[in-house]
Amino acid sequence: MEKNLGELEQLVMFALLRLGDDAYGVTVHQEILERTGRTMSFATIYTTLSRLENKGLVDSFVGDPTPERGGRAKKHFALTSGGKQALQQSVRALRSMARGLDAKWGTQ
Amino acid sequence: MEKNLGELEQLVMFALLRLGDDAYGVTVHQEILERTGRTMSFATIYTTLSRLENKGLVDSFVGDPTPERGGRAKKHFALTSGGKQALQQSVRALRSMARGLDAKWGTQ
DNA sequence: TCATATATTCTACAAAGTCGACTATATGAC
DNA sequence: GTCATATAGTCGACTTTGTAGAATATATGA
Repeated sequence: MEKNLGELEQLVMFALLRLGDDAYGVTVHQEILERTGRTMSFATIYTTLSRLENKGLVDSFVGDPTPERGGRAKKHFALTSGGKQALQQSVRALRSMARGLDAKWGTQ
Repeated sequence: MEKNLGELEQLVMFALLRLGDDAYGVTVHQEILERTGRTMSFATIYTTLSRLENKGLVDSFVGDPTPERGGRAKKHFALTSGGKQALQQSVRALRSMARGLDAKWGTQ
């Protein structure tokens, strides 16, 4: 137990939580861009998602092909319970390191 | 500009802020252990500190040898202004991804 | 001058981050 | 049917970060 999540892994996992049933490569990429301004290729997202799945932190399933104007079927992703735990732990670690520092640099 | 900090880099940088004038390898290692429960070798800390310095995110200076019972002089570290900015940005990204999710998994 | 305590560096490898190029698969037009 | 085109995902490869075992450096007091 006790895996340490990478920094991008955390962002991707948060995106999965936010997106719920609509979480797949393209939307995850978009969500991170919109919320953080961070740009990256789609391949980066897919690689991360795939590695998280291998570690058992996320599940995936291929949806029915129901697109509006063609295109491959989506592969949906969601956190597993182990994934949620891992994310919570990472967040806790960061928070305990950040706690009380506000005065020293004005984060908020 | 716009460097993306690794996950451990963030923890180490927070430790520097917390420790202020008393920030050096050993205390950084200890601070992270105490606050997060995370174990790692000293070498891990030093490597990270060194890389952060190469990137201009932290400064260092070797202190006077004023130990109580022998031992090498300490190498002190502190964030540069660029380092603070980088850390703030990373924190902002994480926060904006986490914002509003509380209901979905009870972090707090 | 040496046993010992404190602190940092070296060498190496594993894991995470990143992307260019390519593949897969639906749809509508012809 | 079959092709141009749009959407979604995979491969191969390289760079950065994370990680530690072993070695080195340097004070002190006996």
